[in-house]
Amino acid sequence: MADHAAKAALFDALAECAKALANGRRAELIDVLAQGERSVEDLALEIDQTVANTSQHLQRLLRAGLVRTRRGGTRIFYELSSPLVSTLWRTMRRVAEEHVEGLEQLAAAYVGDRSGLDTMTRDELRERLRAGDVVVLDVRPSAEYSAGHIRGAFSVPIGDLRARLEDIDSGARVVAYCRGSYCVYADEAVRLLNEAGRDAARLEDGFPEWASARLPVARGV
Amino acid sequence: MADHAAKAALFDALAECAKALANGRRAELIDVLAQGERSVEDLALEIDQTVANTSQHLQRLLRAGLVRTRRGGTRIFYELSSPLVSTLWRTMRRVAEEHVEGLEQLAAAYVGDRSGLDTMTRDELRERLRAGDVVVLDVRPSAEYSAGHIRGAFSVPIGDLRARLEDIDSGARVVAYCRGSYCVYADEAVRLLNEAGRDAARLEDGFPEWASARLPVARGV
DNA sequence: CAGATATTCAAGGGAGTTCTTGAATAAGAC
DNA sequence: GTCTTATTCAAGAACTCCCTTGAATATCTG
Repeated sequence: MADHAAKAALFDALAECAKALANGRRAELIDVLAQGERSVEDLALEIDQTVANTSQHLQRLLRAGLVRTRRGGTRIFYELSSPLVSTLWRTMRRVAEEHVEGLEQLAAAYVGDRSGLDTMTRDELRERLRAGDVVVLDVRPSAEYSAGHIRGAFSVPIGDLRARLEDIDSGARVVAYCRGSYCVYADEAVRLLNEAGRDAARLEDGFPEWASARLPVARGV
Repeated sequence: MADHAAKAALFDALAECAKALANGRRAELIDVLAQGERSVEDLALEIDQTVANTSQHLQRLLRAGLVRTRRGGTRIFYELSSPLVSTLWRTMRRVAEEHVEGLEQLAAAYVGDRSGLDTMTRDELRERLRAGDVVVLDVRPSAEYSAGHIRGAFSVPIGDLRARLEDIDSGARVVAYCRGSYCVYADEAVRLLNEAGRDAARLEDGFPEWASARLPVARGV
């Protein structure tokens, strides 16, 4: 290989993509953006960082081409530049789950004990939705529901669930979902519902996986 | 979110995986290892770096769990710890191709002008292999052929091709393949064959894509 | 057991990353 | 046109990453 310089430059560029994801805070940003577009301040709240720092991370993602922006009124909204980025993030998570030492412990420390929670697979939920014998709750923030949700699901942000328990048909089997397996909203929802004596389960993964599997989705309020 | 610390730690761990790939030299290593196991010294030659530096990069990949080692005689062989890692690498390449600014130019600078080269898709090659009306040449180093190759292909490392032109049936349509679209061995092979008046094409991608699509492969000399 | 050799370790300089702070910018609102 | 406010910019301290160099380690070979 005479000119390794050209090869090195090419692979450096390929690695740019990995560099963009090579930070815990940016990984959190991608995870939230996989649910739909969000403003800078909003994202800063999500990842518990200053707005300035969040803005800098977002610009790094922008330079790598993983996200794009649009102005909407007084804010700037960031979103993933294509569904392929969401796929990359899910693939990376799978690899980390399978290969990164100590990940399981960290996940357990964050999500807590799930052993008492009933779960449901995507396929089972699809069947039950078709049969119509299930109430599906989207317990993510309402902005994420508007950006896209499982068709037939109702938006009940986790913070509102307790107050709205009465609105949910007490005889129905309830399935709650959120951002994915590293999100605890659906867990909280199932616990709350169980305490209230309801038959409840969480969807194993989240909305991005549902959408990526090309299952029925809807948009808007 | 009361304790963001646990979430931060979890996402830092997920990002470890990206950090491992977030370097051009390590990307080159993964690209070579996607063809099969190799020794440290061998890999150092491939990526044009010192053995010490290569060893350090490999250990970083090892710590992230993306590769594993085995001792074989006097050397230590590194290999990808699962096919999932190869999938991650291919996904990252696709994202970079689609989203990283200036990548096309860098690719063109490395692989040169491919406009004069005939190409063949995986599907077409599979059909022709089944029909038996094609000669398939694996022009990678012979170690990579041994680690795994397209079933029915002959090993003709690119350096040996000129000397072995006479061995190739002059009436047959020839298809050459190598590591993938960022590898130039098959290009060189097709040019050489064309100069010799042969009907030749390169497989669009490489062996890892063939294997990942679960098409027929074989192992050994 | 001694020698040979593949690999790893350790230390260091230069470059890049991450987060903080405070100021600058620029678009919408009044 | 001025005020408001969401976002970005700029500079700097602490830290990590990357490559080099030379030495240490550990396994095979004879």
